[in-house]
Amino acid sequence: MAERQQNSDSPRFSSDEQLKQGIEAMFFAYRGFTADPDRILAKIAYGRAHHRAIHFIARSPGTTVNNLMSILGVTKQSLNRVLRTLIQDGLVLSRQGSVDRRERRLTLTDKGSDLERQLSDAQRTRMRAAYDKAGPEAVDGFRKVLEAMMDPEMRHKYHAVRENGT
Amino acid sequence: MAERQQNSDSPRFSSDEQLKQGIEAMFFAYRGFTADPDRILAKIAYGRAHHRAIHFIARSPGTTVNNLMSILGVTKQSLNRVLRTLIQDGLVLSRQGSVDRRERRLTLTDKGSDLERQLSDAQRTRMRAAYDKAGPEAVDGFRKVLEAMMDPEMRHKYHAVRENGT
DNA sequence: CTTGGAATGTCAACAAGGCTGACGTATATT
DNA sequence: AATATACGTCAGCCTTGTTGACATTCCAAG
Repeated sequence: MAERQQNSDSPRFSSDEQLKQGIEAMFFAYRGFTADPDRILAKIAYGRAHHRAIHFIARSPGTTVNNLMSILGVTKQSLNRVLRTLIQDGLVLSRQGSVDRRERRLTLTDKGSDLERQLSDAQRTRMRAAYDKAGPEAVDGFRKVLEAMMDPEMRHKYHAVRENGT
Repeated sequence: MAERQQNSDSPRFSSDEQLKQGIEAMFFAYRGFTADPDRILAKIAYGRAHHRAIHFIARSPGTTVNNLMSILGVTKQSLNRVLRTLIQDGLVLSRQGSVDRRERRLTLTDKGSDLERQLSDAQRTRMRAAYDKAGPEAVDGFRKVLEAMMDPEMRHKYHAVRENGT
C-alpha cells in the first residue's frame, strides 16, 4: 500500500470508514449550505425551489423554461408552479423569444434581483467563511471532489452554466 | 460597478464568482450523491428519509428516537412515520431501554442491515470513484471545507457520530 | 397552405415528507 | 404526589415532486 503521509488524522486511502465520513460530511454540510437562504425564504413564504429557479435565472438571464427544467432536474409542471408565483409576484419576467417565439425568455426584474442578491449574499457569506477557514488548497480539493461526484450530464451543465455566467 | 478581475483558473481569493461556482458545485454534486441510493429506494417504495434513518441507526446501533431526531433535524412526528414503516416491514427493531425504560433503543434487523449495505455500497462506490479521481489531497480539502460549512451544532453531531461509529 | 412536431402552459390528482398542535401513556425525577 | 420526559399517534396543513391529459402557439417540412 502506497502511503502518502499528509493529513492530521489518518486518511491514507479510501477505507469504508473514510467514505462513510465523507457521506456524513455531505449530509451535514448540505444542511448548513441551505440553512441561511431557507431562513430568508421562510419569511416570505417561498421555498428552496424558488431559490433554485431564481439562482439559475440570475446566472443565465434569458434562459428558457426547457433549459431551466433540465438544469434543475424537475418536470415542467413542477417548475411552472414555482415560476408562476414568481412571475405573479413580479420577481421574474417571461418574454416571448425573438428568434423562436415559442420559447419564453426568463429574466429577473429589479425586485427579483434584489431577492437574489439577498439570498446569494447569505449563502456566500457562509461559503466565504468556510473557504477562509479551510484555506485555498482545501477549496481546490473541495471543488475537485464535488465535480467528480457529479453525473456526467450534470457535470456538463455545471460547466455550461459557468460559461454563460461569466 | 467595480468588477474585480477574476479568471476561472486562479482561485487565490474567494471572489464572488468562485463562491458561486462552489455553490453550484454543491447543488449538482448533491444530486449525484443521492442518485444511486434513490434508484434503489424507488424500487422498494422507500424514500430518502428512510435511507437517512437506516444509515444513522446502522451507524449508532441502540440509538434512541430522541437522538435520531436531533441528528436528522426533523420532528418526532415526521421521524415516526418513517420508523413505523421500517419497523412494520421488519427492517428496524425497537426495544425498550434497559436503564431508562421510556426510551426505545433502535437497531437494524438482518433484513435492515442488508438494505443498509446495499444503499451504502451504491453510495460509497460513487464516493470512492470521486475520491480516486480527485486524489487524496483533494479529499482532505473536500472534508475540511464541508466541515467548515456546517452549523456548529451539526459539526458537533458529525464528530459525535464518528466516535460512536468507529 | 397544411400539417406535424416542438415548446409551453395549465388542470387535476396524487405522494412523500416536512410542519404544528393536541392528546395519551409509561416511566423518571423531584 | 406532582411534574417532567420520552415516545406514539391523530389530524390537518404546506411545499414540491410526480403522471396524465389537453390546449395553444409557432416553426418547419412537405
